[in-house]
Amino acid sequence: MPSLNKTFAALSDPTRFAIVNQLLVDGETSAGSLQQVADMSGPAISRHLKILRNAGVVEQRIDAQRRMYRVRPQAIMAVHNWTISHQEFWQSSVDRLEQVLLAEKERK
Amino acid sequence: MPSLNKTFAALSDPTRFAIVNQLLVDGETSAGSLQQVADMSGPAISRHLKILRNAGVVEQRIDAQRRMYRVRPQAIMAVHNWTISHQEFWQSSVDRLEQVLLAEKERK
DNA sequence: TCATTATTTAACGGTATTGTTAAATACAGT
DNA sequence: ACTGTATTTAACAATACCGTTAAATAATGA
Repeated sequence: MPSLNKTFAALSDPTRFAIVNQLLVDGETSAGSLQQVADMSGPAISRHLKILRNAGVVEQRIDAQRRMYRVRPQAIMAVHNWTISHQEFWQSSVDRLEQVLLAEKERK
Repeated sequence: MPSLNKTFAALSDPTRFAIVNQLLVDGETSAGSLQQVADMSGPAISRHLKILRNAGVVEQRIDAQRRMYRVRPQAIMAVHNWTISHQEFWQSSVDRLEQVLLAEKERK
């Protein structure tokens, strides 16, 4: 079970973030098809996938010659849980901000 | 408004993640006090805080000589919203996994 | 086994990141 | 203005990261 900051590190690169979002939307996708999300060589994508794998963000399944990748739900849930564990902090603040904005809107 | 991968980049470093968690738990804290979360020189902490500031994760308030730091709620909410926007994906999968684990538990 | 397709690993160069110490800046009190 | 406290900026070295091309590995089918 990788630590959260490792997950964040995996998601910090724009290419990897795009790959993960692609996988989240389209579901399981081959390494080759993922090349299309970034204008980048195969080896570059392959190494990004390795980093995502090592961080526990994605997992691999072999289908003939192809490597099929998919997001590990627990990885996203771990991020979610972190935000939830501090929800009281940010929720109340954002609510207050929204009320201020709403009040300003009404004054006009 | 910084992009999400920039926020992830800011949170990817263990020291910065520790700083943010500290701020989330203890609330506003001075730069000096934050030195205690990591065995590291003042300048190192200061630059980490700058990175967090540039990523929009924290903000600064001046109190005499001290710089007081606090987390920007919107930053955490942005992360939260991203997980929510894909909740259908990971929620269902995790639910299924939990059901399997529960079923196995009952079989014993 | 040989050829084909799909992907990964290796080696390399350029750039970015991170920590250190020394110097600079900011502010308060005398 | 001068001193002390708090923090940041500058300069430097070590390491990590990212993309490229070339070579290696994996799996399928003739």
